[in-house]
Amino acid sequence: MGRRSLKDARQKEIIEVFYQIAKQEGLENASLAKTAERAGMNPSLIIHYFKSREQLVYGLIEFILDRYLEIFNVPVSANSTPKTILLKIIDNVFSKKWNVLFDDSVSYSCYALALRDETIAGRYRQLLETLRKNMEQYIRACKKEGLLQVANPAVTADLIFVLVDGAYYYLSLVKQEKEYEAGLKRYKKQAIALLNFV
Amino acid sequence: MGRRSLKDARQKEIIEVFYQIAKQEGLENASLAKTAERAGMNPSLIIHYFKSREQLVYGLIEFILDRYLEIFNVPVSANSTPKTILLKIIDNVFSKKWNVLFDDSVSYSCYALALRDETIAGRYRQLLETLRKNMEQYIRACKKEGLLQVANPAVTADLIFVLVDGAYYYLSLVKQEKEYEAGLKRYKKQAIALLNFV
DNA sequence: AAATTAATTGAATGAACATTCAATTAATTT
DNA sequence: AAATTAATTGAATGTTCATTCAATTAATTT
Repeated sequence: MGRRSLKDARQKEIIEVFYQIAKQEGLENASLAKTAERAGMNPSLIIHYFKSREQLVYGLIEFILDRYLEIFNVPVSANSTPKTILLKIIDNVFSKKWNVLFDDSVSYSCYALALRDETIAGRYRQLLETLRKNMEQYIRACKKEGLLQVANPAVTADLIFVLVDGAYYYLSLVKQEKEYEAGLKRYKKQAIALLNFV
Repeated sequence: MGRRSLKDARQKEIIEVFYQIAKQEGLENASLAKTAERAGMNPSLIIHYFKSREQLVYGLIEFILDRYLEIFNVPVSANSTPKTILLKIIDNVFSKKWNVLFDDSVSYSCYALALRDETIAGRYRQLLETLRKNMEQYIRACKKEGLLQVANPAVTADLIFVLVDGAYYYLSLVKQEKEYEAGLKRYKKQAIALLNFV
């Protein structure tokens, strides 16, 4: 009994506004005060839903990691094969979806945070491992069907993700659309080469 | 006439203390006050040498980028060939020197800053291009002597650096020494494979 | 309608911060 | 020793911030 809790919806709303501020001014300049003002509420309400700024940042990390996963969500239709799924994942990973879904500066700020906070580091490790395992399985399935020749699916999956992370590190500095797309295309090609399709 | 300027030495000293604080508490928590206290001086002295915190951060970036370059400084002896130099660079790049020279968290915080500050972005671009051009030349020299077979030295150099950046992105989360070294070894091997030595 | 529970506000607190400014101290030159 | 220049200090300012707390408002149930 009593009033219905708005906690989940409110938290989500606050995180999204916090993320907008972080995008515009940098994570280190995203304050509760600014977030509250933009969200049209009192700063103390943010403290009410998250107990501290630190907790809000944890919320932001979850928010970002969830988005991260979206890129790898490939709809599996009736006629999809391990190969088509694998290629689709590569396609997604080396696409401009990243630019739409992520602010590079906030992403690296969060990563920097992970490297000083074991809780956050654990969440990142978990995500990265999930992605690698996922890709590994599709590589393994392809290998079983003789579609590609790789010595070690786990190693190959890892290498591809290293390529992805390195690619975006470099590309985040590239402003020119043409150069950006050319790079993306090259790295993607290299990733597919690593798969060694027959 | 008048007193000799200590500017250069003092600035360097301040930057180094600032870096130490950033390492321990994160760049976003590295304040002039803390830096001054640790350095045994008044905060206003820091403002005297750098006009603002922003300028001090610029100084830190230069400090870090200079260190970055050190890794690529390979002593060229009398009997060094393009191949030995190239392999030595690869050796350095995939070595644990990084761990000694760099704090990962501070590095990514600085990179995040670059993505919101065109001045800093320019410095990073300049560095990354220098490194790539440098490696490209050695690849080109090797190619001329028929030591390796690559279609496009510039593209290969770029790919190797993408591998490097991706490698450290991933490895910065790895705490276990064994796993770290194994990864480093694998990525290095892949980089050498890209060079396609005959 | 009374009771309950959560949402929300608003004021207040104290800490940390970057920066300014005037004053003082210390080298160095003429 | 007088003049000059830079180093250094110390106090002060005003801002922003996260967080606390008590009070009020709004749903929801019995």
